[in-house]
Parts: sequence; structure tokens; C-alpha cells
Amino acid sequence: MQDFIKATAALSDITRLRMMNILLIRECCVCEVMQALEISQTRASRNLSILYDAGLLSQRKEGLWTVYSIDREGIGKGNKKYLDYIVKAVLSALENNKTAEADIARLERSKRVPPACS
Amino acid sequence: MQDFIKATAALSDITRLRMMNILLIRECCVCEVMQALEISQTRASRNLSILYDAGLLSQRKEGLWTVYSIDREGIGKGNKKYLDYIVKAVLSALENNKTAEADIARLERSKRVPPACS
DNA sequence: ATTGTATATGCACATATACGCATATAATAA
DNA sequence: TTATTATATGCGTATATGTGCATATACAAT
Repeated sequence: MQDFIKATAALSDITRLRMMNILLIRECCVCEVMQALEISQTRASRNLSILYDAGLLSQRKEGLWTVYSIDREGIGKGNKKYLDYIVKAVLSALENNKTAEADIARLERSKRVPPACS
Repeated sequence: MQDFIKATAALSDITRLRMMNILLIRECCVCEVMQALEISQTRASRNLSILYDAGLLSQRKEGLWTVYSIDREGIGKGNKKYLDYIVKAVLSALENNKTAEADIARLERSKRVPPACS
């Protein structure tokens, strides 16, 4: 119940909903999210953390980057079955949305600036 | 998108989640909700309004009472398809929850006190 | 009209949330 | 070591949210 509340609270914010939108396309590091949504670094980092803490995202370190992605492992498992429905609701809510489409367009142009560990 | 945010914000509160729980059993007037959840009149009225404004409940006047119920007409229709998923998520999130079960037990004992229009 | 009952709402207040700025931390490169 | 880059976080601030108290409104019965 508290988990559900945390998840729905995490999704009831336009910035984080836009984040879910692009992360449903592909995983992103923080700076890619900044570019795609045209938001500040602080804002990107903080809101990605909130989605992570709510159990919606998984996180991994890759050199300098923190890469976030939809937690396809955790979602729908165990006592978090409801997250499946929530993700479906997100997808449905984002259909044909201009902002969501513009974010995806910018996502395609955004890059992890210079390769740090190549 | 704003509709989705309104709906998830409405559900990210324990009082309102408990309300959805009992309303999924049957429609209730405000005073039945008060009794089932053991909350104040103000709190019941205000939070039911929030669920109503979020498009999750329908409302009808019946004598002195305002009767609220899950909006089975509106949900899932038109551009609110995602609400279907959200309701499923609510049901899933409330499975085997002690508070939710206690609320339902009290709901079964609660009555619309005296018949006003009989 | 007057009384009683169910619900809604204005107001004050405490707490939570979202944000930017500046700075800290962590990892890499020179 | 020092510099650089990506990300995280402490702090202050503005706004939003949840609640109770008191009161208003709406409807019904007498």
C-alpha cells in the first residue's frame, strides 16, 4: 500500500512522466535526460532518483555515468504486480502527446557527450 | 497527460486509496465512508471530492445524501483508457492489506443512518 | 417558518514537494 | 597530483497538500 502510494506519487509529476516516456524508448544517463527534456542537471538527477526510489527504474554505474532504465526485472514481480498496470497506464496516457513526442525527438539527437571509458 | 497526473495524484494518498477500496465493493454516501474509515466528515467529503475531480468517481444526490461510486461509465472511455489500468493497479495493490480488510468489515456494519426520503 | 441532518467550504496551520544555486562526491584523463 | 566531467546533495524558498475547526448550504420533516 505504501509502495503503491510511492509509485503513484512518483508518477503524478509532469517531469517524471516525461522521463518515463523517454526511458520506455531506451535507457538514458542523466545528461541525456537533461538534453531530451531540456531541464537542469539538478532537476534531472533528483527526479530520476525519485522514480528509482519508487521502484520504477533500475540504475547502474557505467564509468562517469549513472544509467537509468525502466526496471523490467522488478516490475510485476512479487508484491509489485500493480506496477505492470501502472506502466501500461503511463504508455496509454502518453499516446499522441506533443510534449512527449518532442522529448523523444530530442532524445534521438542527444548523446552521452564524450566517451569516458573507451 | 494532465488528466493522468490528476488521477495518479488522487491515488497517491492513503485516505483516498482506502476510499477506492471500499467503493470497489459498493457505492457509499459520505457518512458511510466516514464510518468505514473512521475519519472526520471534513476529511471524507474533501477527499471524495478530489477523487471525483480526478475522474475516478461519479456522484449523485439522493435526498440528503451525496452518493459516490466508482465511475464505471467514464473510466476506460475516450481518452481515459489508462484509468482501466489504474483501477486494476489499485485492486492489485490492496490485496491482502489489513487496513483495507478492516475498512471493508466496518463498511458492512455501516448504515445510512436514518432514511430521509422514504 | 423552524428544526434537524448530510454535506460542502472558508480559513489557519503544519508539513511536503519541487526547484535553483552552490558545492560535494566520484570517476577518469593528463 | 591536478584538472575535468557526470552526478549527487545541502540549503533556502516558493508553492502545494492534508487536516481540523467553525460555519455555510441544501434538503427533509414537523
